[in-house]
Amino acid sequence: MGYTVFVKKILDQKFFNKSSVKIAKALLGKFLVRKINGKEISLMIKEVELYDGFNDRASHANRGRTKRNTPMFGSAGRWYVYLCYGMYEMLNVVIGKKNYPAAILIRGAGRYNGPGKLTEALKIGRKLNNKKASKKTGLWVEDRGVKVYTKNIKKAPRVGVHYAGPKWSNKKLRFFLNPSIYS
DNA sequence: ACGATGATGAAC
DNA sequence: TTCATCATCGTA
Repeated sequence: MGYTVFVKKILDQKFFNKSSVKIAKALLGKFLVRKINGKEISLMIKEVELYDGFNDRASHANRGRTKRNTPMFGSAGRWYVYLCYGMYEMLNVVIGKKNYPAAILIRGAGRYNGPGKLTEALKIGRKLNNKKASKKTGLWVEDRGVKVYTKNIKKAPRVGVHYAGPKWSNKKLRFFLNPSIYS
């Protein structure tokens, strides 16, 4: 009798190269892995938000390319890290084709339930901005074979984007795992 | 409900 | 150079 062992798979550009709700949902159940001082911390991703394209009025890229949002225009699978409210580092992974600005904000992973708390715990800052998601940079995403069923994915409007107007702030582009499945 | 806190982008 | 704005969080 045998058993199968799921080989951990590091997600790269191939995985992130599409810009769609599909990718945002697919990130749920994947693992964010951070290497600090030789130790690896891995947390299951539980909540994300999608910021997609030029027309998304809630996206930093809505007013075109700027110094800050440049990573969003880069190729997929890189990090976009910026400072919010003067004190919180926000972690996003860039998706989609080069020159098409799109990113997914990672809002919750493991026991951390807010984007600011997550980056603080994992010591993620702007030094990682525009770096590739890979072992080399010390921050990457792994597929460990966790199967997430569609019925366990909830959606809701994105947080704090009222300024984008009703059309965009009401869009349900925040996705999270039903908390009851990992109690 | 609100203040802490500083980078950002746009207006002037 | 100034100003309003903000993808938050902890305390109330």
